[in-house]
Formats: sequence, structure tokens, C-alpha cells
Amino acid sequence: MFDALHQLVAQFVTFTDREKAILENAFVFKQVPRKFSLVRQGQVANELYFINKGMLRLFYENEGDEITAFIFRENLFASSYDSFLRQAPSIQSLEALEEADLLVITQPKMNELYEALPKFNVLTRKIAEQRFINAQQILSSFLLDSPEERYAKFVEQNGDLLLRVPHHLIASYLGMTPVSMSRIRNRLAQQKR
Amino acid sequence: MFDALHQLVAQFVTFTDREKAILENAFVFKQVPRKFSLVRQGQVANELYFINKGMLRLFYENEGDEITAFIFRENLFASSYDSFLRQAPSIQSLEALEEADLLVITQPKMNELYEALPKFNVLTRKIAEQRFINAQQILSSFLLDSPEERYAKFVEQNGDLLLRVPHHLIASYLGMTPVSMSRIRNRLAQQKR
DNA sequence: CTCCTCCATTAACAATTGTAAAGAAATGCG
DNA sequence: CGCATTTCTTTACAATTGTTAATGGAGGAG
Repeated sequence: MFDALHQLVAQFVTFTDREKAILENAFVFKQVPRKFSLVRQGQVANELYFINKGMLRLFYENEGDEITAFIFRENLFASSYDSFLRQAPSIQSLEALEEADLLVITQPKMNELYEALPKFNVLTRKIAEQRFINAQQILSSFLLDSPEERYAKFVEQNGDLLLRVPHHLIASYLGMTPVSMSRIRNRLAQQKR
Repeated sequence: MFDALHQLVAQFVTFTDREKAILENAFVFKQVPRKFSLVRQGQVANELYFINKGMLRLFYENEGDEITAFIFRENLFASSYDSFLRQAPSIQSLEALEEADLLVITQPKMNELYEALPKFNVLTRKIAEQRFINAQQILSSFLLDSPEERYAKFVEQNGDLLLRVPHHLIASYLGMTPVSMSRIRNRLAQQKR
């Protein structure tokens, strides 16, 4: 149950067996069904999730329609991260795209870990840095690439999601409408012929 | 010379006078003229800068033209952050927009600080988290706002930059051409009348 | 102070995207 | 299993943006 978590952690810090046990004890297992809401816009996120199975979708609710901020897959930490970090009301919602197996840790438990395991600071720093690098890569794609290039890159890196996730969720993630994305798909398919 | 730095640091961690001295010793003062290049695309960034005076511009070089990634102002840590973190060749360049007074710290000195001051991990974690929150706010503006709204928000938050920085640098930062930004400015000015 | 480069705006046209609507296909749920 | 909802594509039109080019003005270098 904790294998994937330990594997991810090991990329950044080395824990002894006793430290690993402390880490495991801070988490609670939780299985949630499709469409289950983990964080609602306006609430403060006080849980962080490690995804063992399934996918979560982070999204903005804007005048009735929903705009995807990020899609979290297996072996990632997910949350409305800025709300969790600042303990301020979330501007995003978090929901299960599929039935998901999660390891849940609360904010108080995190603070206990900072006390018990000094190295935990290093771990969360590395995770924050990775999230930053990731956010910046997406941002650079908005500055440097055309919508067509942005879609093409997405397919390269996350092509499998096209089969697992409704297209209009991906379209809003790429900053375009489903109609426009469909046109782009059409254009690219014709180029291949 | 270190007042502003200590003030920023104090927001996140409390250092004793001796710890402050260790921190100060890790930095070197450097004054650079306008247009001075601190990091060039392709190089590995091994310095981090705290800006005492002046402004720095982080930008992509894309097929001849330059696209602004960020504009750093006084009292901020600046760098090609992802290159500095990963110690990989930078995909961005960093340059002085105005004559600037900088406090410079190198990657090796940072590692010394991690050893000498355990709390330094907390500090850099907080900084990484802030940068992430910041990057995400900008990203959300690309997903949620029209170019016009994005410009309006920029004026609200950084209006003074319109007087200090050439407009075409701001336009590329907002993901539009100078021509389009000029049209938006025209439209908004007429609405006010 | 003067020259020259850089900069902001405007205009006209092409290309792309958004919007609204409709139909076909696929999927979820009782 | 079958109905209802969701999803994807296509079409036509309006709106916005990008591109190219020209103008007038501002600001820096010598």
C-alpha cells in the first residue's frame, strides 16, 4: 500500500525503516468513487493526497462552467496546493475523475512530521520546487507556443489521457474551447496523411 | 545593505544575530549596469540574486524575438529558478532592466547554508512555495481571463511598470503582441470616458 | 545638442478563435 | 437492457488577434 509512496520519497531523501514507519503512520487510506469531491472552491484545503490509483482533477468554477487547472495521475501528490500551503480559501475545486485509492495526510500531521523528521523539510521543499518547475513549463507553453503546438505537445507527453479523460476537460486545460481543439485535431490528422 | 534581505527573511524564519551573520557572509554585493546579462539561455545558472535596487527581466529567446517570462523588482529573489534548482542549462535569460544593486549567492554557498543553518531549508521551501503560488496565479489568468482582463489586472497590480518598462516587454509577458496591447489600451481608455 | 535607434500607435488584411446550435455517437445508471 | 445524459464533431457567423507596414515621437549615445 505504501510502496509507491516510498518509491517517490526515495527520489529526494533517504529514510531509515523507523523513519519510514513514522511517515506511514501520518497517512490514512481512503477510497473514493468517481466524481467524489475532495475540495470545494471557497473551502480551506487541509488535506494532501498521494494517489495510489485513479486520477484527480483540479479545476476552477467560473461563471457556471468549469476550467481544468491540472490533472493528477497515479504516484503524484495532489491537492489544491496554494490553499493547502497558505491555509486560505481555495480558488479551485478538486474531484475524482475515476474511482481513486488515496493516501491522505492532514495539515496537523504534516506539522508533526516537520518536528519528528527534520528531513521532511527537504522532501516538501523538493516537492514544492517540482510543482514550481511544472507550473512554469505549462506557463511557458502559453507564452511560446500556438494553441496547435500546445495541443501537439500535450499529446506527446500525455497522449494516453485523450482516451481516459473527456476532451473538453483537456481543452480548457489547454486554454481553448472544445470546438477549437476539435478543429486542431482535424488539422493535425490531415497533415499526417 | 542587508536590511531588506533580513526583512524578507523575517517573514518566514527567525534568525539569531549569529545566524544572520552567517547568512550575510554567504552573499556578495554586486552592482550591474543596465542591460547587463546575468544568465544566458543555455548556461547553467549557479547564482541567486536578491535585488536591493533596480529591476531584472527574465525572458525566453524564441526564433529571434524575446518573450518576457517575469519582471523582478526590488526586495525579491531573482534567478533563472528552474535552472538554478536543477543545475541544468537554462531555457531563459536574465538581464538588468535598469542599473541594479544585487546581493549574490552561489549554489555552493547555498549548500553550505543548508549545513550550517537547518532553518535555511524552511526558508528556501517557503520561497519555492511562494514562487509556485505566484506562477499559478499567472497561469490561472491565462486560463480564466481574456487578454483584455489580463491587461486590466496587470495594470491594477503593477501599473507603475508601464512607466518604467517598455510596453512591448509587458505585452509578451501577457501573451499578446504590442499591437494587440495597444488596441486593448485604446478600448479601455474609451470605456472610461 | 544632434543624430540615430528604439518605441508606441494606427491602419488594413488575413487567419484563427469564440459562440451558438444541431446531430450523431458513446457512455453511465437505474 | 434501454433510456437519458454526456460527449465529440461540424457548420456558419461574429469578434478578436496576428501580421506587416508606416508614422510620429521619445530617449540614449557620442
